[in-house]
Amino acid sequence: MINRLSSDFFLRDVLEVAPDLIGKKLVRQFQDGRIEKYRITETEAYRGAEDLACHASKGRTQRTEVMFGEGGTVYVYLIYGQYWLLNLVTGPESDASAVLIRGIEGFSGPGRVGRELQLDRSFYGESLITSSRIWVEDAEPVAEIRTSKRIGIDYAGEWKDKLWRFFI
DNA sequence: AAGACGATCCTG
DNA sequence: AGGATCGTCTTT
Repeated sequence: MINRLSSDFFLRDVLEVAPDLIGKKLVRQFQDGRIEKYRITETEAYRGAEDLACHASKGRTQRTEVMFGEGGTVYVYLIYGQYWLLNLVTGPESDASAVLIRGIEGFSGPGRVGRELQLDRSFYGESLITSSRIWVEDAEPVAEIRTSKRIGIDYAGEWKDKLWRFFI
């Protein structure tokens, strides 16, 4: 039975969505029609324009635009010239928050996730609600979710110490 | 038009 | 510890 998460799931505070995504199935249909379902094992919350670790804190630009829109879409960006990182936009319009998918079962690290899923710039703004190539399906909740500080954002002042990384 | 740098990963 | 590699944003 198909149980794709609907927009209600994403239209909540990123601090609720990020831990709730742990254990859910990230589904990808590749160009050859092959469908793979990956259990999400690690996420990070980036919470709006005030969060100095969130790209949206740099303002509304062509790059960050999608985060300012309604939740339920994909925000991808290229880092270090090589890795497409996958983020799921959350919250209502103008709440510029998103969840970074840092790990899926068998693939640890956001760069590896993007490589496995064969992401590219064409995924920018893709709807998780209607897309036929990427979406999220419900799954059994995970009993124990661990937290820690977010990775690689030491520049973010007081925001760097928030325990907004969630993992199994 | 040019320069700095990043929510990373791999190699040595 | 350092290099790869390029889009985005800032500064000229």
